[in-house]
Amino acid sequence: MQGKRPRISNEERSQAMRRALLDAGRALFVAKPYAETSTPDIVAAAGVTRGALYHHFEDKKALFQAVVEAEAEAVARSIDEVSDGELTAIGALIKGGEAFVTAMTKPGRTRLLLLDGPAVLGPTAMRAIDERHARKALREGLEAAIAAGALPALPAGALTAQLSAAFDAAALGIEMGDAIADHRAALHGLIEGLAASAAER
Amino acid sequence: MQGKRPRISNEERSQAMRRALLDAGRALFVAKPYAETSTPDIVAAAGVTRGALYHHFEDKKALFQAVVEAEAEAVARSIDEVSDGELTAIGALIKGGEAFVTAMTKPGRTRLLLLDGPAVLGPTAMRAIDERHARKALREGLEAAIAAGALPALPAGALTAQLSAAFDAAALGIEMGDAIADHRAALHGLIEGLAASAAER
DNA sequence: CTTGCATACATACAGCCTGTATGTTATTTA
DNA sequence: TAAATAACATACAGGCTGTATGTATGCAAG
Repeated sequence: MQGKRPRISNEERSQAMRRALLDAGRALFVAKPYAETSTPDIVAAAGVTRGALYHHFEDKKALFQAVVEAEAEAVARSIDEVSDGELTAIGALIKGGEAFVTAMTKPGRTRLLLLDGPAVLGPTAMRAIDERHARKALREGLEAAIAAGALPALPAGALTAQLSAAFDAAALGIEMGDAIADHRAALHGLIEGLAASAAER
Repeated sequence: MQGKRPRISNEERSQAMRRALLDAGRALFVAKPYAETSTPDIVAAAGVTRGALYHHFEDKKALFQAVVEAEAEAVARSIDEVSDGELTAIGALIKGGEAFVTAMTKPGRTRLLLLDGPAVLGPTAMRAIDERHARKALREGLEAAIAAGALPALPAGALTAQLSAAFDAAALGIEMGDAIADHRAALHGLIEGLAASAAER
């Protein structure tokens, strides 16, 4: 009956702790707004003390940022999974957009990525995170479509920002109870409208 | 040398105090994120004590909401000023959109209406506020354009949400240093694309 | 006009939360 | 195996929010 600890390496221990904190953090950050989520609650959920948290992260915001970054990466992965093997540039955009909206239906993602993320981390930091993930996919899709002549030659950066925001709004609206079909139709309308503009010549 | 107070009515006193709190609140909520703005600082800026604040507002969030509501109303007024006397439905949309983006360049508006507002008040409350102001103008413009056949018959609610978000993204991007011309071009592209879709028949 | 009440605010207090400083135990390194 | 360091726990200081209580001024009735 002696309590033998398994003699684990520091590296493993740290990684496990970090993971536990990230998991607990995500669970609580999606359940309540950032401001109402306390570090005592987070570490209690992880079964440790605040000492562990402040050992692994500079402050509460740094933990939150790590959670957000992981979530953004997961969303981007969902998009990449469907993006390959699409015939037309426009088709790829539509398909990717729908994958994004679907991925955002996972509980908590709108709060993390669209509400608390921008407010807590700031728009610049949040854009930088997004630029490494979902937004990057959108930008590349738009640039490819423009290069192929399927979309008009609009400034890619601004168009990415605006269309990305439109996708975000669709995801948020759906979570708020809007009809999915309506948002899908509106997104199609926006993209096909651009395509029609390009076709007009 | 007697300190004669001017014997002011309660009604006037209250209104003046409320205004002072709103002004001080706006000044500080704009300078720093909501969470970093303390009620002691706000009342100090107004030259009063926290007792006055909690007499006029249920809590810090209620003061913030009042500030946000006033700001949203001011933005909507800027749009309405230019909206009348426009020839085509599409022209009115473009004109209104540009008025919105211009109005949003007033310092602090993006933080109040696009960052802290949604996070602090929640997306539902924020949409309700917006629906009474700028978003209402956009929705009416879209519905008019659809009715006139200038835009395709897409679901107006979803399209309003998405285009509204695109306008927001333009305003935010410009504040972050994006080229104004790029965002204007992209907005034009989106709206004219829809128009081209409708014209296609 | 004055007496009593309600309104408008100020002051005081309790509880919580964040970040840091310090202490302890386990692991790595020499 | 002894010293050094990493990983975490405990303890503390300061600040902030919301409430409870206190005070003075406007107001309405008699």
